[in-house]
Amino acid sequence: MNIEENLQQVVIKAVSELYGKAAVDSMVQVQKTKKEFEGDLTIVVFPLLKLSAKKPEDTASEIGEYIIKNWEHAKKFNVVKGFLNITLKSSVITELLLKINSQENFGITPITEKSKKILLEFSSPNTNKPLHLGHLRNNFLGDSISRILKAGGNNVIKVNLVNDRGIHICKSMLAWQKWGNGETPETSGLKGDHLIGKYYVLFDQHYKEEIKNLIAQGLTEEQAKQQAPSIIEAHQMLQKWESGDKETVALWKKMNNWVYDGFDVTYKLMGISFDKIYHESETYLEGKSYVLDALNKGICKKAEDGSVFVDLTEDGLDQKILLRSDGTTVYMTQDLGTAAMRYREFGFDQHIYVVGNEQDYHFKALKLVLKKMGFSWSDAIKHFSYGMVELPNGKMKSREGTVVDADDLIAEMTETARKTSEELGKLNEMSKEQQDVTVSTIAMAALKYFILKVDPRKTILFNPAESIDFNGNTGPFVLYTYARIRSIFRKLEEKQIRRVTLSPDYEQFSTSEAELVKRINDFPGIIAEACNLCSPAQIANYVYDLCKLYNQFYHDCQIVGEENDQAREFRIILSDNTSKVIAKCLNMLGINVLEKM
RNA sequence: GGUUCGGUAGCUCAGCUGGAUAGAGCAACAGCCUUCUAAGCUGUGGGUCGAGCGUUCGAAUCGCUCCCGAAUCACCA
Repeated sequence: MNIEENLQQVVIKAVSELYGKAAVDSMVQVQKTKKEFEGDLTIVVFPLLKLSAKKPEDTASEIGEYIIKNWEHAKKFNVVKGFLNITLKSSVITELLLKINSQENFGITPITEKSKKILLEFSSPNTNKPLHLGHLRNNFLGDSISRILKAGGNNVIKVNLVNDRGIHICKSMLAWQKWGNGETPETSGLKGDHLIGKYYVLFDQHYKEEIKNLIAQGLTEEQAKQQAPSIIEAHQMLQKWESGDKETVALWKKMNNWVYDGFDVTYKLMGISFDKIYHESETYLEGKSYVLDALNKGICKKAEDGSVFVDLTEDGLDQKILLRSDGTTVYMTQDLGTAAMRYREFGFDQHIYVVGNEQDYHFKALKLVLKKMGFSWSDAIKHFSYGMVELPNGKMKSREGTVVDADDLIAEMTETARKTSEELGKLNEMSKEQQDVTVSTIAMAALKYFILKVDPRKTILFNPAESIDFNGNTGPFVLYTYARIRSIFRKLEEKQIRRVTLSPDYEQFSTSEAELVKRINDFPGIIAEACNLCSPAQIANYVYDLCKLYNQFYHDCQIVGEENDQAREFRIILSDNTSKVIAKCLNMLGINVLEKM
């Protein structure tokens, strides 16, 4: 039982003894005392007034008296209106500090037999274009969630489903065949994914031109889109690919490999890896058998034109096509098959998809269809839906080249980090290698934090004209705070201060100092709390609060180095806890820590 | 039109299982580098929490109705 619950029971007992009435758990709210008031824990007495039949102040005072007499952890209390503020004995905090210091992984739940097995799908890129800012959000969220779930004691399996087939990749292939002159990543000096992306854009330009010409010749836009020579060729190529044409498949393989090489570089920069990578080309046929089976059972129906659909109208959705009239599979069919395949393989307790909110409908339908088909694990399907990243002039479109490219952005951030670091003289006395690591860590921290700190559900508006900040509520600020804390410990060693006092004694400090100390002590529970959160944004904002607090605190704090100067030593101990918490939280977010900055 | 999700300071965002005076950063202004690191700290100004009604001792938070924005309702993925 934690201390809050413990206090709650004491209050219930107090009400029963003082007023002879039984209070319910929900009537006794114990919360952390707001920082502008004295105390550690606060009880809101308003709900208890009905039982006491007295004024709020009187009720609070009486309960306060009772707590001091009957609860070992309470030191004193004060009453502000209907709020009863309890100050804890310092020994309680000492115990907590000792516990944190003695446990290497305080707050982190280890993986055991009972751990939930969670399959987490994220990233899932297409192979016809390089990654852009929208993909970064997906990757950062996915990676961060995997770490948070792991910290919560779950057995997490990270998977990536690469969309490596379809008309889009044929477009790039076709454009490359026509206008590429055998260009390769080596000859062009371009990263593989960027090279392919270039031809994807090129295809679209020609295609658009053809449509324009056809419309000028009197066709409707609809007709023009279907009859343009480029698109007809692309469809022919897709059919060739599906029938296993050797040349086409060889070209497809070659070009996809270029893309994978390019992606690998970007994943490495981001510090992201997967336990298993699926390719749609290997999974897309799997779902078809389930659909046909369901058709036999009458769960699915066949339309007049031969297409197969499932009726979801009674669940508030529409009729959903599962097989085209020509018998080929659609997105939903593939996802059905992939999910079933994964369940066979892993037997997950939960399957989370990190996918944009534009697919909310799809996942709602996926879950329903699985249920209708009788899969017992359909409830294990969860869609972690996040908002889009938009530019001032609207959505990003790869085809039209209106994207913020992931590699470019990372390079830009790294350049800014280097310039700023040099100006501040932070890179002096560092080897070239150290400099590179430092600069790239700071750049990625800025980028990751920038994305992760906002509520995943919200649309992010990114203005490329305004560069991502390195000051204020940012990744570099958090890193900076952590590095400073570590630096204090280095200094401690230098000055050979060994004896340290674990117990904070509030009496030693002026009120404002004691307040700061108390605030900082509130935070070690953050890790335990963080593990139960599934939103990196909440952790990011938590950890920012902590760092802010620390920085305020540190400005009054000095290392003097006198052996018997207990007050200063005490402050230093707080810092160590702070640094542990920050490091763990940063790790959950997927941000590397720096000892020096 | 149906469904889902958003609307909090000039800008970017926290806060939302109901609690005390709604908080940060950026931008503006005024201070602070002899201590461990100024990517920092302190202070000032800045708000009808989209609007209204309701529930409650108490509403940014819960409910209903409107207004605005986004996504989706494909034989695309």
